[in-house]
Amino acid sequence: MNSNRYYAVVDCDNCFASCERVFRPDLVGKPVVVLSNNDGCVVARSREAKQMGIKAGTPYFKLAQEFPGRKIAVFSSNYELYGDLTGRVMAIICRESPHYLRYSIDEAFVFFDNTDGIDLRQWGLTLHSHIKQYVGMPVSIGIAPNKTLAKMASHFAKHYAGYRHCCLIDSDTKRKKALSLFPVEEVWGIGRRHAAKLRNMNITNALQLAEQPEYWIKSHYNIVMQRTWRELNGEDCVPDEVAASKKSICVSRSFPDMIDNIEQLRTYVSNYAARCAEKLRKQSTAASVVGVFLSTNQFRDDLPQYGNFAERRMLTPSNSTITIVKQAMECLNAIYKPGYRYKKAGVVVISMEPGVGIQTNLLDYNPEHSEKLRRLDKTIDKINKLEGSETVIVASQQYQHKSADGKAIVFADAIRHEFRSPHYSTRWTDIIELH
DNA sequence: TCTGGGGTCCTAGGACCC
DNA sequence: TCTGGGGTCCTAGGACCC
Repeated sequence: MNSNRYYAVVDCDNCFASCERVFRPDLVGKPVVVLSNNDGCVVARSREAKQMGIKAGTPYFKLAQEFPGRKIAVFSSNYELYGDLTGRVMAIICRESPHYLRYSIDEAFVFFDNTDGIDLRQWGLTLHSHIKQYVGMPVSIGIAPNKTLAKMASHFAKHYAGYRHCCLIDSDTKRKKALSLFPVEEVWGIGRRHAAKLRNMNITNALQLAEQPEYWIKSHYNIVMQRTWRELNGEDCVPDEVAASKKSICVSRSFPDMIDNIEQLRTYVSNYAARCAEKLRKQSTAASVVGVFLSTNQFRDDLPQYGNFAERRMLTPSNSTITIVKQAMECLNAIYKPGYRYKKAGVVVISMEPGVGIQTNLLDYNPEHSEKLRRLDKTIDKINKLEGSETVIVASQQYQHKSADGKAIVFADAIRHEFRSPHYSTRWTDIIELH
């Protein structure tokens, strides 16, 4: 372990719950949970909520049953807020790091190719205090000669106050000590299945795993596990992820209610397809295959179940909202069966190519039309960015029908979010006023 | 009444080709 | 009685991550 290359993991503590607390300091020290889309189940918990025994994935309706009389602050997800605050965290990391890669919404890797003259622990302590000061987000920082050990170090930074939010593993002694205290299921790259198998063989901490002979790992597991094993032993071998554009994009949601008519399904699926097209344009790619899946409510044993998937291949790859929505509608028509009550649908786009200089097909080539669509999408994106998403949509994204008393009801892509906090930092109307 | 969403990589087996 | 062998591509399923 005398490597000169080091990695730091910077991880927001209980990210979504912490975001909610930034503008609600009265909730510091209290149990806070954040719910998934449609207020379905718990996806994030503050430390206090975890200590109470609230499990990730607990359906919201069970919360009151399982914790009667307990005060729990509940929030619907507010991705606009989380995206903005974590973006600010990333901006500070970027400013104070030689080279970094955002790994997820709440996490980044920092790469040190040469640590000569750098006091790594001091660097981490400073970064932590800056993020706390400028954004109000608590983070944990783990630093080690490879990513697996850095992730482990960040756990220690998070759970032991003595580290003051930054844990550095820079010697074999520290590495082994940490491994021996670290449950095997917490190791990065070891999921539920592998952990259960290891526990059955009486391997319960990371040190026991690291001390198995390599041939044993190879014979019982795969190459991924072998890399993890090597990293636990101090080698640096998990490849750096390149920030490549996505190979597939998927937008899917459960509906707030069950749906039994195709008109309403069209509205939802159009919205998901339009989101896919936007995402494609954002990363400058185009897709040649559009797919749609549809399913009934799998939790309702008492109802007939049905699910299906269909896809369409286009002659020319596209990222135009109109084209993608049109393809998705054809897929939906192909799999929709009347007589079922549907609960979930999704749109996926695959087989992507760079969006500029798209390979056109001789049979499908209509440069004038393509250029029109391209300009249209560009304009729509611009307006929606300025005026708020979904200011301009295609007609099928909205569904109008008459209620019993003859009033017109306009139905768009509804998501339940009963407990959503304001968009404090991204909308003028939601800005906090001080008196 | 109410049960999330979006990705990646690896492997084994089948189809197909020469 | 006795099956060729080697390569590629695609797909489905499993496992993992956040």
